[in-house]
Amino acid sequence: MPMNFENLADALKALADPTRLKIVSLLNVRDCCICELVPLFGISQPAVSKHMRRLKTAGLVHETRKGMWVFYGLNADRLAEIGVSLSRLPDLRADLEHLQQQGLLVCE
Amino acid sequence: MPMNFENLADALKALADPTRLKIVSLLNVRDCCICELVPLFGISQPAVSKHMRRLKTAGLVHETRKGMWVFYGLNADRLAEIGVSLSRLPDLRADLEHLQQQGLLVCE
DNA sequence: TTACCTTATAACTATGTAGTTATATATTGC
DNA sequence: GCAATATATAACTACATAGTTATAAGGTAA
Repeated sequence: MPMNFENLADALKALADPTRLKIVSLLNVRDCCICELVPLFGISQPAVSKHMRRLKTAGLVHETRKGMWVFYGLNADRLAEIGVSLSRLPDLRADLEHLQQQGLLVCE
Repeated sequence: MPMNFENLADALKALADPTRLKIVSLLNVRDCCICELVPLFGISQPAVSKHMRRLKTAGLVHETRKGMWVFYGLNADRLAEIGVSLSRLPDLRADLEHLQQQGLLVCE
């Protein structure tokens, strides 16, 4: 899946929140359900549930129901993919050369 | 500078926008000034200026005035640092063990 | 069925953000 | 000083988001 700027920005937005970063770090240890996570944060159960949904939409976690509980697990490869995308940003040389041909660059 | 969740979230927020990701990619080719970048985006000069300010606050770019122009350059090490932080999230095993001692974990 | 626990959703509030236009500031060169 | 260009800031609008409380829905077990 090619990560264009829109996709990458959406993925980064999903990570760009201290609560979700901590959730991801916790799931990196082991799968957890909502009711285990709630006491680790000063926020309500629905708030944690909504963070989870955000992470799931971004492909960062997957869920498995076990009886009453829904266990969430980290998609570590997806997280890694996002980090790698940051270090492999596209080469936009062509865009600048095009500007140059139009005389829109300041100094030669 | 230790990257706690707040710091990292702030840095990721600065990157979590398609326009800023493209700006960063362009500055990765070479330093640019605002008036060069504006024609590459469908937005106004003040909008580009504000994106730049956001990136500067996050430590991702630095500026150098040359005559009328202000040239912005990418702080590549800062960008790399953010990517690495994503792949080196803190180990929160202790938090989960603490929960376990309190009997707040569902299974086991 | 009923009671109970867990999770998700709805409706709302407060705040942040990305854009706009208008204007101020900085710099160059006449 | 004055005109022209580049950049930054101010004031505003529209929309996204992170939280809340209340409630619905899913699942277990008496």
